[in-house]
Amino acid sequence: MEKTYSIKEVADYFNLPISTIRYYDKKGLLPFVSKNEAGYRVFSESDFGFIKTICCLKDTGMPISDIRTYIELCMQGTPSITKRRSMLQQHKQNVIKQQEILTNNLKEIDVKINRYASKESKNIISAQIKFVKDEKRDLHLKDPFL
Amino acid sequence: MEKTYSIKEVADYFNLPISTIRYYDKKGLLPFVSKNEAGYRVFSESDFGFIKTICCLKDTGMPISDIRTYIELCMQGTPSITKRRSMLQQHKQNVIKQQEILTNNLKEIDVKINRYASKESKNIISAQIKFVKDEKRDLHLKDPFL
DNA sequence: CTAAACCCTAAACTATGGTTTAGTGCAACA
DNA sequence: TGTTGCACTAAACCATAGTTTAGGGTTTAG
Repeated sequence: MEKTYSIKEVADYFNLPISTIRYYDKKGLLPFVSKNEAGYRVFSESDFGFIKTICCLKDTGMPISDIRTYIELCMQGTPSITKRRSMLQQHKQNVIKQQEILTNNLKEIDVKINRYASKESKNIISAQIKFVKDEKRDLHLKDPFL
Repeated sequence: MEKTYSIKEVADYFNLPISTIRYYDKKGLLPFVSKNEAGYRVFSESDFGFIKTICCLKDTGMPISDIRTYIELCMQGTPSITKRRSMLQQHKQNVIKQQEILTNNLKEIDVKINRYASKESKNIISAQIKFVKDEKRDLHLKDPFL
């Protein structure tokens, strides 16, 4: 006989708080989970696969409501394959967009780190401060430094 | 004489709602912005540089409170260079971590898209559903499909 | 001079994604 | 059989990041 799992075992496996799993269930993300006579959630091996997918979508920024929609499509079986594919294709584009944003901004951050780490950092920063101070003075605006 | 800018001009430039700029100001992210006699915010060219930095940090997931800390360090001038550098180095690690998470999960998503897009998709999905159904039945758990 | 377009603040409100609490029931071990 | 640990729900609560509203001043174009 295959094993079943308690909410705590699932929580530990996925490194999620139990409360989060209950929250996901309440939000309709876990329609595949059964309950026993006592009302306890009973997880099977295959539930882990669904939850892994949920984590994957969550960790790439898909909103709970969309994850729910996706899982609902999964429970509808083969007729929803096309819809599922297009949802994931759309989501993939979002993830790629996020990657681009991170990559571009990381360049900016590196520029600053290098500036701060350079031997000339003090001079560079002083010059920038002077520039700002001069500009603000010319415009009769208050000096923001200090 | 250099130009000054209204909150609307800044909002349009950065593609941010005016309300967000006011919110950032209230949260202490814009200590470098002056106000005129009427109480209107007056932005100078150099303010755009600070705001660009704020957007860069925000877009890479730095919390508002940390951005505030970073900006405050900037206003302290050269003595805070080391602290600023270590803040950004720490943040850089966070961004790299985010990138890894996105990259790994994107692979998962691609696997699913390819599965859904394959000629065999219907058979693959049917087999998965059968597997789940069988497992649930063996465990006397309810069938989650339909 | 006035209307339209802007600007301001304070405070209330919203959305998202949870976490915590209170009250209660079930299970397992000694 | 009692205590300890885990489970449950409902509802309250929280943090974050804004947005909206109400009430009121300012600026500018005609």
